Amino acid sequence: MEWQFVDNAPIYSQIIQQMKLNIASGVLAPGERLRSVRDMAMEAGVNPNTMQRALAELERDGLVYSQRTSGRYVTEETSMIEETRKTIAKDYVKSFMESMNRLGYSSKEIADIVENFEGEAGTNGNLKM
Amino acid sequence: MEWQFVDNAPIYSQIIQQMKLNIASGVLAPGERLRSVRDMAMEAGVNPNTMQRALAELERDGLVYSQRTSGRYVTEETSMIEETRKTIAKDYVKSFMESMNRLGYSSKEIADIVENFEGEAGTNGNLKM
Amino acid sequence: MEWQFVDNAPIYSQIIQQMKLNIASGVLAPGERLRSVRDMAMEAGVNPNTMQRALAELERDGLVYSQRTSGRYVTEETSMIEETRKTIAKDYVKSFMESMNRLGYSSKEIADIVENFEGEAGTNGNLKM
Amino acid sequence: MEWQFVDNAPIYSQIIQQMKLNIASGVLAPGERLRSVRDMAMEAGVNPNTMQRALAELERDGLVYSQRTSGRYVTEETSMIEETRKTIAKDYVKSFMESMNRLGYSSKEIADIVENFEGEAGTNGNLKM
DNA sequence: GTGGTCTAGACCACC
DNA sequence: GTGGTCTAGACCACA
Repeated sequence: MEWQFVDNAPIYSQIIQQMKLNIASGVLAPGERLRSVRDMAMEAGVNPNTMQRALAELERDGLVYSQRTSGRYVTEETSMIEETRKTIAKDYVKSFMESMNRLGYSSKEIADIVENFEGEAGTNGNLKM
Repeated sequence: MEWQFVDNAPIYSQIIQQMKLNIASGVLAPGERLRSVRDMAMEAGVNPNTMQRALAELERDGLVYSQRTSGRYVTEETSMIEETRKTIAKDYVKSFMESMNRLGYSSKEIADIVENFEGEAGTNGNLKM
Repeated sequence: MEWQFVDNAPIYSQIIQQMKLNIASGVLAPGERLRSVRDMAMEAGVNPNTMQRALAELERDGLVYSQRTSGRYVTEETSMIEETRKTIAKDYVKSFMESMNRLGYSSKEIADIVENFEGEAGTNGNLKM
Repeated sequence: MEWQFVDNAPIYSQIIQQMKLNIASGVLAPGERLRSVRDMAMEAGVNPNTMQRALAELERDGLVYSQRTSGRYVTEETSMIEETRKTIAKDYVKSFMESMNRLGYSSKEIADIVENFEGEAGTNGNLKM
């Protein structure tokens, strides 16, 4: 797992965000065992307590669960994962629409642009706007 | 003008980005006179040289022009502004689509979601996804 | 017999309490032979002297009696057992009522709640209060 | 505020429990300002971080809220307080009923006893059981 | 001053 | 080894 922290936002909260994203997108599969707190902390270059705090919060949210002696696991309740996925997507959409609106694009125009978006193909140069 | 700088990225490039955005969105109107480099630098809390470098690059791009004696102005070539607006929008769209794809949403699904997006109205809580 | 010791309170008094409870609730039947002091001490993880002291006090109270050669037995006087049962229950009730009163429940309200208590059935979630 | 910790249970969780009780019973009034984390920690003889953790959890539960610079306050939403009160009471009732059942008292008998409970008056000696 | 975050390092229970 | 808790002490933003 790749870790990348910026400024301002608390590290533990960035960890939560990134793990949520990885779980929601399936990078971390349901039921998959996570590495130990200490390992992940070392990997991310943070204090084990910070990682522990983030994982505890994810556990409270139901996205991971821990088994006393064997480690932590991604939840197997796919409904919970699906909900997380939707929540993240909603945030993306909202933020995107606001940015586009600020640029003067109407919701109708945005819909057209998105509809005709052709992804990476053609170096994205032929996107009609 | 509000300034806000985040992480690692060079300050001057963040300044460029924000000014481009303000010009593209009309916060800075075509032909509008910019404040002096010194003033803007103070306002942004950066070194005047940094602000100077950013403005020079914007000038090279044609988004602002300077008149030796009276100061700097936002370009009046609306086609150039429009192009900037499209470029920024393209980046937004590309980044948005990639994020959504990463979350497992197909382009078709994204188009549906965007089409039915209703903005802030209704607390956005009932956005169907 | 399960042993469980908590905080500050002297171990021997906790032993007395638990044995009284077991006798009052019939876990230890009237006339039942108790295991040896040494065995019980080992089982409870306490010093034999501590267990001995507890048993001596129970004997003084009349809840157990010893026969020189064959060991200790739970009393067969059911009236004594019944009295112990009542005493423990009184303590429970008193402590319960005080806690509820402290929470602002009147004796009348408490009576209502207890009357309508339905135990574990229905996950106890719909207990009206 | 009086603090009292026993063994086994984590201190932060005991703090939470005691504060919940104090809020539910009105010892800490709605809207009342709490002492600073550092003060309460010193008062309770625990590390400020431990107290901080307990308060953060109470805040997540909505029983207290914090204002960045001025301190923490008991929630003013009495409905939330009332709910907490009911939850604690339910636990009391459940635990009480189980203990009494274990002693061989039927629910009917318990109801009778509670109904005729006369509180502290008369040294509680005349409680009919 | 307030709350909030982070680190470093310790100890515990469990198996 | 695992997760969980606790302490001690530091730093930050806010106003």
